[in-house]
Amino acid sequence: MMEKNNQGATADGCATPSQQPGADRRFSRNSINYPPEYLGNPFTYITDIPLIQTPPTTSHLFYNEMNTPSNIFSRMPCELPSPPPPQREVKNPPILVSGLQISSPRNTAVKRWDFFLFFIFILNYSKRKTDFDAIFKCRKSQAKKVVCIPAAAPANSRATGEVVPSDLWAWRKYGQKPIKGSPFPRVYYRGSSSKGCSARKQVERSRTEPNMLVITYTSEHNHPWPTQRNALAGSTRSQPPKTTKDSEKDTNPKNHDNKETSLDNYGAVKEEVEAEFDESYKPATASHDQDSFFADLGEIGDDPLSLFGQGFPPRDDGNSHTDLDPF
DNA sequence: CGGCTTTGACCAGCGC
DNA sequence: GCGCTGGTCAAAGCCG
Repeated sequence: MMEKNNQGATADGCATPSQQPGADRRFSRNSINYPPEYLGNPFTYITDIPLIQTPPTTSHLFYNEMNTPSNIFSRMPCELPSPPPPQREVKNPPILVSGLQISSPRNTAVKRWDFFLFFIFILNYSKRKTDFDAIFKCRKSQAKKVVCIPAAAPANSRATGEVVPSDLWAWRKYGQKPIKGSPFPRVYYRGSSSKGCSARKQVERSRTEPNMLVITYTSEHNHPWPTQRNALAGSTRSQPPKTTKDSEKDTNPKNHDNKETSLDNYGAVKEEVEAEFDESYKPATASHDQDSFFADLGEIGDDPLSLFGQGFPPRDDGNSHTDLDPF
């Protein structure tokens, strides 16, 4: 289902980032001055997206009581059963970050995304509930941020179709472990932009929904955003397999990794942030905008997936990049 | 040469 | 205490 959005030109004729010359340069942040509060948090900067700062009128459905911008899941309790209680006491419950954000040149597109993603969430919630269980079983008590994103498989990715939306940090894989009860291994990444960076992330497929990836961020980066990815060597390894040996690996669950480097071809998807899912979780009041919600769904059109590749607007800060810098 | 992936080994937390 | 499991280490090898 999610594969469709990554297969080249979109409904409006825009090319996907992977088709753009120098698309990888969207990671370049040379021209942006980042305030210190952005250090270490791959999500912090997301709120700086102009379209998010000015929410579409009907997208207030997805703003929670804390005015967390564009949090599409923060009001899920309106329509969904209460989350499962932790099976064990969690001293510092993880911060659940879920969903994704697609930058769009138009506010209407943002609205469409909100509604579309909300719709997808409704469809998938029952299965993802089991992932929430897993999240609450965090072994260590340190704060974590958990991101659930679709593992889309663009046509130009490697044969396995393994691809992950990227945050902007450079990561180095340092381990992989098969996880009991899951057919998919968990891959461990460590921040590699700076020596001594304590940032880590774990990437694993949802055991209930193989199309979903669960990314757990631990600790924070202790250095500024990388001016360029120093993961060049790794990024060149996301080429299609050349040998039969490689093709054999496609059937190996172990091969469901190497995502981070292959995602450079996947530009339109970016995680969205910060739905706290702990004891401070409060059932929201009854949804008062369901009518407008479903009315706006009509804007998605017959093929909502066509929205996946609408590209990014030029920056309006005088540092416009034509090569699809989503930020 | 630097940075990456791979992968077996090691270590620590947790349940029984 | 023991075994299981998850997280990390580190050596080897690959790549540009």
